[in-house]
Amino acid sequence: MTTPAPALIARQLADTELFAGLRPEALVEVAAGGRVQQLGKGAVLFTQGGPADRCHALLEGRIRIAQSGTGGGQLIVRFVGPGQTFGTVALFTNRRYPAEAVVLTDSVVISWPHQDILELIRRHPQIALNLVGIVGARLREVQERLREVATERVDRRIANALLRLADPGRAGGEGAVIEFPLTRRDVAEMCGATLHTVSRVLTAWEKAGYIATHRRRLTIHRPEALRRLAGENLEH
Amino acid sequence: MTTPAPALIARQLADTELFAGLRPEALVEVAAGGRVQQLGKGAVLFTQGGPADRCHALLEGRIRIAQSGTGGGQLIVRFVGPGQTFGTVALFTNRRYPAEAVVLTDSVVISWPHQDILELIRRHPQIALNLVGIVGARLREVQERLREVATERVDRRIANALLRLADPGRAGGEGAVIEFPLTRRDVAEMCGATLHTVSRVLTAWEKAGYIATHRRRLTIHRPEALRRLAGENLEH
DNA sequence: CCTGATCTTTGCGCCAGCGCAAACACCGAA
DNA sequence: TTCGGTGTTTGCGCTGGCGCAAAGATCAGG
Repeated sequence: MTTPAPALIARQLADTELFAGLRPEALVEVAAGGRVQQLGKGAVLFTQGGPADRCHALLEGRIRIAQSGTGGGQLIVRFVGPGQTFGTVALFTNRRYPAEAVVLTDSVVISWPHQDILELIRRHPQIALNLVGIVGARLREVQERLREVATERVDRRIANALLRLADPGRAGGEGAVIEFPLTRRDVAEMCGATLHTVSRVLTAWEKAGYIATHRRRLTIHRPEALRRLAGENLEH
Repeated sequence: MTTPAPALIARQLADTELFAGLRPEALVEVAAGGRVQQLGKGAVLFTQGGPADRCHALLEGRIRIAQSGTGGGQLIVRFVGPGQTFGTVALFTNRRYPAEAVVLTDSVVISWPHQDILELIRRHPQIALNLVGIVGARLREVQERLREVATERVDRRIANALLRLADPGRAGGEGAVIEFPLTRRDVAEMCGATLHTVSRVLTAWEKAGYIATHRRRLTIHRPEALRRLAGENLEH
């Protein structure tokens, strides 16, 4: 694997959530310290419980972050897309990854050692502010999901899961495509259901014309129908 | 209400998670900008969906943070104890509180306006690092709870909820007391169950001698029994 | 000490969603 | 194209935990 030109990497880093707002020369400095890896489908970046020694950002591809419990039950924490940071919170808590990261579609990952990222933060405090925003937004979303799983019915949870996947930035236009492979099991593990129940619900929605699946890609044709099913919150 | 001496406040702030590690003169500066409030039981500090304009820290007392959904279902996000920060993440995301804060036992709260806290962070970057650690730890815990609610049985969830309440710092000694009033409904809303189910389970545990309740205070007599029921994870 | 309000316990019926199982569809590799 | 593996659908029975209801216990306030 040839190492790409730092200048090119720096330009990509400008679009990452973690390094947004940094000046170009700072980005070059950040890029210089990063290790770029190309990873094929199925590759494991880190495992649950393993020592957290690096901070990662995804340049291309898609990665699944999942946590498994004692009973074998799995929960998909989130899907990481290009520009997003992952495996970083662990560096600031107990230095152990609380979940595993598996490559879903061929990916390009850049990462920095723990010490380097601390040094970068010291030199560019904006990174720490970005990090607070990133982690804060994630905390907010996970709390919302927790409330849902604790208080709402399965179909609502599934509807919300699909809406979140299709619309990470709360855009909400007409019909959206989830542009990466997604199994029924995946959806089930996102919202605390069995793949059987998910299958039944999705089949019903497919018959109703709300959604469609083709080659493992899911398209939402009637987002407003899903939002209604999800009990769309008016207050925002 | 007489405003307490800044020096006294500064000393208390040294023990808060948000300002840990700051030098004494920085603490005095922080204390000077803070507004101290004494609040009685039942007082509402902020409501869900309201504009987030201040960052709060609890000096004394206990506060309940709860989120309610469209269907009326409530989820207790956490109980805030002395030294803890709350209502802060909202300042770094969409400036709206995602949950409400209600005083459980008479409390003393100190808070700063949004602009001031940003300025304090700029002058003392350590605060941002503390914040990343705080929010990171919370994210980790909420993710763990989400997995539990999604994959584990009720009794396990209840056991885990009690263990977390008794042992915020993962101490794990012999028998612990949860030193603030806690209703069955509270426990239910912490782990996605009904108060009926919680009552049944807790009564059974009380008969088995694992726990005891007296005047709304709960004592854990056999933490190891609860840990066994919770399916205690060996890997740490 | 009394009173109303809140919290708790317990019984009983029910149902949303799970668990198992079997048939089928689809996909990638050779 | 065939073949094996993985994902999907669907039926059927069951049960964990909810929902309702009613009685009892406990608490705060006067």
